[in-house]
Amino acid sequence: MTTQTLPRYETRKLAAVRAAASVFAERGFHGASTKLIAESLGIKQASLYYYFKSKQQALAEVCLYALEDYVERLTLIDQSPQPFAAKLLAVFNAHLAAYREKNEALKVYNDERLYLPEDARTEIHQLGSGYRQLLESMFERAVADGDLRADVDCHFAAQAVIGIGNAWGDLIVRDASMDVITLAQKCADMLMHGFTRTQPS
Amino acid sequence: MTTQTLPRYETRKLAAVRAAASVFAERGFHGASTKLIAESLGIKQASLYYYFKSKQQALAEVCLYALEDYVERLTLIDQSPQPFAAKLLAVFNAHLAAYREKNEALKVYNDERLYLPEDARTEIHQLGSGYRQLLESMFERAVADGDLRADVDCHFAAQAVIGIGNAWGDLIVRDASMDVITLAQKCADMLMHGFTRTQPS
DNA sequence: CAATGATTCTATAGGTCTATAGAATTCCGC
DNA sequence: GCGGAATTCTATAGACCTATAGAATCATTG
Repeated sequence: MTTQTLPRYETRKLAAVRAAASVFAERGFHGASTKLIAESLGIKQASLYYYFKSKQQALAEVCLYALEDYVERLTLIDQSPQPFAAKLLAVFNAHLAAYREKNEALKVYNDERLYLPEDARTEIHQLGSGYRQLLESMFERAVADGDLRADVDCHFAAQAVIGIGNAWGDLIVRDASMDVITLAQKCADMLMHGFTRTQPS
Repeated sequence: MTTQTLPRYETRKLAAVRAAASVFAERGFHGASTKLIAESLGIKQASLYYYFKSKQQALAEVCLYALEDYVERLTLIDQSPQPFAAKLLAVFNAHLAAYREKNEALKVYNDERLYLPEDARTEIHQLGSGYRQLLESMFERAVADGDLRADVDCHFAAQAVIGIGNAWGDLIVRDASMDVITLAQKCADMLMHGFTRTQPS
């Protein structure tokens, strides 16, 4: 069986991507050195080039790692038969949980993706755009169904969800004590009802 | 009069801070070189050290430049006799307008401040904290006055305002066509009333 | 127009970084 | 334990970067 060699490589490669994510997250793409990434993997600097063709490719792989499953999970939520309010809550839960799980890679995706080489940049940009568009269509359907006010700007709303999710994602990375579940509830509640005293009908 | 020499230096220094902001914003602190900053000023790399003791000090000055007037403007809004809803709108207007005016410096403050040297870091961190606390106290007063629901988490709310403002701030930088005024209205409306169909009483 | 201080210049030390080349080592089925 | 493939190593080229030192230029004032 040749199936022994592949898992070994892939395990190590995944560790390399995670190490790169960690170092990029802490010092930024340009501030990070391949030496540091290699050391955090326990190998020498040049050996890293066995796994990555270049430093920029390492960045691209970190970003892809951050986004994998991301669109899929949103699709699942979108297609589930819950009412909109529950879906929105699930979106925040998924978004914040992802930050808990892959906080370093997501931070890198958010902050460093503009340093990607052109080709990887467009590929990854499309993943991110897909996420936003899916979210936007969720809002549009909710408006059409009468779950939301008719005058809601769905593009604005989708962008706001992402913005709020990212803002809190950044914060919970530094404050491990925050409870993701209640935080997601507050976010969803804020977007649904706002802060005023009005009670939902 | 010796008053001729000072304005000259200060004009040039301000230009240096702006040039640093521009280059830091485009390439990040570590990705930016003093050579590029100097060139965008029209001088040679080493001449930059006439205005900055070090690259890190340049970063600190960019961050301070981004935040100057920031807390003051919020204080003015806070003390004005408007109802809370109008204040919140004014906060978003001020926040987004600041991004239009000093977008590069604010981007640098948001993304690169963690690379500040320790002493500047704490000083600038306090400015930012002051802004959040002032916002938080605005919310607390609104809750006490009955303008907002009693169960609003004011810490959460203040953080959300900043997060939303920054998220949109980043976006309007790349899309010059966005109208800051209507955007601010949408943000304020979202936070006050949410997206559901319920009409305010 | 000479003196003085402000501003910018050239040159460079000293360090770090990415990426390549090829040697050395480790792993694993047989 | 042998042989070939996989993995890691050493060494280094070549580039770039920050910061300092001291010379040169510019502007202003008397």
